[in-house]
Amino acid sequence: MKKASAKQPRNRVERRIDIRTVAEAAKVSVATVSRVMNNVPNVDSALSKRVWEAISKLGYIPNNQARALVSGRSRLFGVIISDITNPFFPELIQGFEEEAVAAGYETLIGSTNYDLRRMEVCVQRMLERKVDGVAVMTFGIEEPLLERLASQKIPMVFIDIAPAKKGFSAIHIDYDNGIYEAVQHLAVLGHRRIGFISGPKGLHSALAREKAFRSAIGSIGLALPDEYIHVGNYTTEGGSEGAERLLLLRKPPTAIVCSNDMTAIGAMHTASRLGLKIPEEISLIGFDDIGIARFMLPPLTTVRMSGREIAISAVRTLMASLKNDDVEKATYEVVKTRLVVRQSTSIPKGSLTGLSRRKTQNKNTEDE
Amino acid sequence: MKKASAKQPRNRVERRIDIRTVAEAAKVSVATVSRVMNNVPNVDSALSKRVWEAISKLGYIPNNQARALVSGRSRLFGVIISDITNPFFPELIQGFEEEAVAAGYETLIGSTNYDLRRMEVCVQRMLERKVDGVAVMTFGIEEPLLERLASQKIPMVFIDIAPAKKGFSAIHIDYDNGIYEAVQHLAVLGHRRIGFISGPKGLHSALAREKAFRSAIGSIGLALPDEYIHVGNYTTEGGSEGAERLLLLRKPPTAIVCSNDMTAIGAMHTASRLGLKIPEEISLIGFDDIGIARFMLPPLTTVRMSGREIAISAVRTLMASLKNDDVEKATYEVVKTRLVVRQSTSIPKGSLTGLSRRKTQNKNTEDE
DNA sequence: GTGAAAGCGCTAACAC
DNA sequence: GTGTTAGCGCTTTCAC
Repeated sequence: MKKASAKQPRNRVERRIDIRTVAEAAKVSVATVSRVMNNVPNVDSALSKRVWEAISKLGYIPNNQARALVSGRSRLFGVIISDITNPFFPELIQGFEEEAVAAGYETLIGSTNYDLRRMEVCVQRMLERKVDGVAVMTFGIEEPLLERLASQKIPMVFIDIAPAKKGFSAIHIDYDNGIYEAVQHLAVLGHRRIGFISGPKGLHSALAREKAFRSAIGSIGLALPDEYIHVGNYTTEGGSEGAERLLLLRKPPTAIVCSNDMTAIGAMHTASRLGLKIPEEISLIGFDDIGIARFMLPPLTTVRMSGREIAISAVRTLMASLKNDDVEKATYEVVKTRLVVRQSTSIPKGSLTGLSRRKTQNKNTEDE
Repeated sequence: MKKASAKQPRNRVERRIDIRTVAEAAKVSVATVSRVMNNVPNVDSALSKRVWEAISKLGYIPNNQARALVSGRSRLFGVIISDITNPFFPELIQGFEEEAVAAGYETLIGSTNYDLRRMEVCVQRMLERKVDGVAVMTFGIEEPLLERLASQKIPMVFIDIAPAKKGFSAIHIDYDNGIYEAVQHLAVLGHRRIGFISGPKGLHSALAREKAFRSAIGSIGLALPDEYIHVGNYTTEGGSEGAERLLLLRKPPTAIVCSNDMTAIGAMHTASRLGLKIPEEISLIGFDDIGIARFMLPPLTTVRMSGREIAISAVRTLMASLKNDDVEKATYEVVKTRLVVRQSTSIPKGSLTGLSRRKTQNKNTEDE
């Protein structure tokens, strides 16, 4: 018992404004409206004008779901990060989003909390949303998941992943340079006992930073007792804990290199709680150079790795692989790191040092 | 020159796996597949099992665009914030996202950089994505935009907006309580000259915090010269600048209340640069209690406003209005603030207690 | 250059 | 209970 032919526009008083409404108002076909909105060339400028007028008069907002459905492109990028609570990532996200929006893309964010298994869920969610590309900025990913991702034919960029992977683009961080500079800086200041607080076990970036540290220590010719390396987790709490361990050693380091700034901030806090003056009694170096690093007291000496630079690189890579028909073609970019010297590092205090408590009275320091 | 009837499934070797593929594999209809996926009751469990098996065997991922298009619900919430670079917001986002994901929703983030005009763009983008609701967490919005939003019939929550708006839900922050506690705390310590660094002019939250400060000062009976109020912008830079202005006054304040923690961190930095000891020579109080506040040196005394609490409240409000048919029914929640005393505040210098060096005056400090 | 019409992948009536 | 089918709002051939 249909009342009107489907062809006949229904005459309801209030109707959702869709592309047809606009077409009617502008007295053109829906195809033309579509063309105008998508800036397809060869549209009569008079029609085009009428269409735009109708659009703004009606306050028409195109339905992206529908556009995406038919065009196959969602104009959505996913970015997966480790921990939105670590200021490094918001800085990265900000850069990513600005770059993405400039290219007409929206950004979907997923956070794994440093739990690689949670990545599975994030990826699934992004795949369901049919993102046009995803940037995995977690500084590590598990092999099986990588395989699964490979089967989806969408562009992806990774940070810190083993290269030579089939068709995945990667952004490689040159940890060595910055970390070498950091260790060298400390060595030049006279430090001989340098500790290290790493990131969470198993995360590629954590391993890579530790390796860079070890090799810097080695090539400078310093000793590195096992006890000078503490496994942290990239958080202030981890840094706090790590510093406590390191500083209460019988023969504590005179300087600590931290895997990231949050760790360093936690370490500063603990050092101070233990009554140690920074940098006079303990030198501290961070990694990342997040915005607040230079506002710490004392301002934090740190290895700079620009989240913004990484982000921009990621978006560009994604955009490029979108344009590129050759799926297998992967790019490989390198982001450098470099030391930024501020005031959390100085020459180590000589043998006259006395820790406020009777923790380490046997502190003969000096070059052995 | 069509080759095959549209009805006939094409026999291509590689075919995108869609709901039909699954249906064929499970030997059921697409409707059944849909029902199974959506947990519609009254589906035969044998069929259901076959369907799930087919889904996982094929690695089928439903297309959310299509689901959204037909169902009218995108399962997407938008959240608009001011500045992702201020740690308060990531904390809020984290809470929001967790709560949203738990309810099966994805989160779209927009950042305005404290520029209310940029909000227009954010809102537009969200509307295009057909979000099911938006949380405007920018602590302020312009009237005309509000009107425009009203015409879209989607649920919205605001922070800090004038209540009594047609059908919009709001989360109200009780600034007064926390800020009064802060000022009182300072007054009890003996401070008589207390300065204030506000947020950006025109932002509701900035005004509200300033008003709360003024009224606290007034009710405690202290004087407040105009020059003791400095207009900041919620950033470390703003705090830095503000502190410089205030501290270089002929008769500088002995304590400064900052509109947020980032401002306080900037102020700490400047105070230290000017050679002032915190808290002995200048007491500083922040607002928000972001994660790193307690890791500052000295740990920052601040007024706590839980981003997570706000976020959860926002998601729940959104979910509620989604369920609720009555569009006009709006909820109104209140989030409290309270002082957290740490070590950036103490008796002003000049009071007789001779604290020669840095010394911890723990009273009700929350140090572990 | 413009319009008509065929779907994109899915859900929700409606029929059985 | 399960299957059939009509669209959701748009883009994109394909005619004209």
